[in-house]
Amino acid sequence: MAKQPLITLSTNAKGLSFDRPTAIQIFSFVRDAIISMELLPGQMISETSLANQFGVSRTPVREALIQLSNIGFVEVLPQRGTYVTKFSMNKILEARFIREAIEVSVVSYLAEHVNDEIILEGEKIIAEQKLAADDNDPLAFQKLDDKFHQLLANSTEYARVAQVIEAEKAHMDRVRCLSLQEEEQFKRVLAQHTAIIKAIKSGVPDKAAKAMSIHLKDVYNVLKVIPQEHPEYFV
Amino acid sequence: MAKQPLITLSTNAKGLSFDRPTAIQIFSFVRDAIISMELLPGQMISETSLANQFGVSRTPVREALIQLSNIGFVEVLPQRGTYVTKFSMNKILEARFIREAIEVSVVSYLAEHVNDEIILEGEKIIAEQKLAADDNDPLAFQKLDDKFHQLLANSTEYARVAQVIEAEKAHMDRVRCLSLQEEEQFKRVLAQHTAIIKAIKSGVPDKAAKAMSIHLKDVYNVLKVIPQEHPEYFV
DNA sequence: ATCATATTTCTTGTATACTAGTATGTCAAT
DNA sequence: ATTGACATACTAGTATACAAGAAATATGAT
Repeated sequence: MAKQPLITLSTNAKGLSFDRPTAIQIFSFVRDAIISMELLPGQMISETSLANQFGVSRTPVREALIQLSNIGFVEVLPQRGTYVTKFSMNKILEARFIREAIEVSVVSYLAEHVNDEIILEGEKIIAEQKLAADDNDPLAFQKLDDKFHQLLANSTEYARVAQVIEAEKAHMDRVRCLSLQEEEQFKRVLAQHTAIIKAIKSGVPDKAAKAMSIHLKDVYNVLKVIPQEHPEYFV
Repeated sequence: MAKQPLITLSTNAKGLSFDRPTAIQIFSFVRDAIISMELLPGQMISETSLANQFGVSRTPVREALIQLSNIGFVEVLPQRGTYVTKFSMNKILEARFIREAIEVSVVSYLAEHVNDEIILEGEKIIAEQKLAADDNDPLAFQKLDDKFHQLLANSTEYARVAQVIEAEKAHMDRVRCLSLQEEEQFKRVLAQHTAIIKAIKSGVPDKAAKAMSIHLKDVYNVLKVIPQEHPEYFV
């Protein structure tokens, strides 16, 4: 390994706009490539090669890779190379723990400060998810799932809450790509989302907390079988 | 302003060791300078000036400042300058919310998985804090407070949990420097820490959660008066 | 004196060159 | 066949040079 062209992104060098910092654009680009498994866990990323592909110097590429290492998407080994991190069950569990802690607090907060707008919006998303499930459209379903959790995360006045949740969720999203979504799973998620909104509406924090906790524990049940199916992507 | 020497750190350029990356050392150095209020909120930080003081090039300094902007300690304004972020009550509230969410989950977890070692260590720290309070030694008391929360944060097998808590706590630590510690406050913190350990020992998660929640809400009570005393450091 | 407009001097962003450490392939000695 | 030395081709870390933009300052007209 580490011989053939290390990176072959499907987008060519011209994907950069001129009005935003190059480093940030490259960060987003590579992050998306990692989440979508275009760059595989364990794969090497060469600063020089990336720089050539984007038609820029190593400097912004390097800054982007440092950022990616901050969020645990790549690992920089000095004088050796930069590699896409493999999945680790421990990291997934960490992310799940933190997500549960914060999201549980958020829905508890929401139950105490009932907000009709958010409840209506949540119910709307659930309705759309029902349609996506009927159409058996996993991608649409996932996007709506993200939207649902983002709605809750953004419902506090604390922007950072949504940021931290998203950062942790990203690690689960990477793995989620490998999990094929079954119809039965759609139904469970739908029921759980419905229960969460209902609990918030009831105004009882503990009920909302419990509903969210159950939901996130169940999400993990889906993920935990993946290492056996794809051991090559795990440490 | 922004005329006289922008930065005058008390340590001279030779404080860098050769075996670790320069960028990381500078990051730690500047972070500590910000937490200790050696660099004041709103103050400008010049990449060039810092580089000269450390006797290095702009590159590692720049990377350090980018990292500091990630954790919200500085703000990089393109083509204008890099500034130490001012305090904002909203950011403190964000940090408190996230801390409470995670630390509550941690002690709940601990109550369910009772660990004698951690309880003993916690009680030991509390005993030392009692001595520090008797000696009226705020610095020692604070360090032990950090140690207490770190003990709990590190008690899960998830390293990231401690990392996230520390990252959020840092914003409260910055402000904490401005709060003069009174004897009466020592006593409250001691009682609260004792209650947390006792609740964990009892094995009832909800009790532990409540104890931690009370503690962190009270910490905020101490911080919330500071903007009035030091409006110049707030946005 | 006041206002509009160059100009100069800051700043960060990016490109390039160089340093030093690491893996690897070659080849000789065992 | 195995081992070890050494040359080579990588890597990331750092230094330096330049570009682009913003702000302060100087300049000149009114």
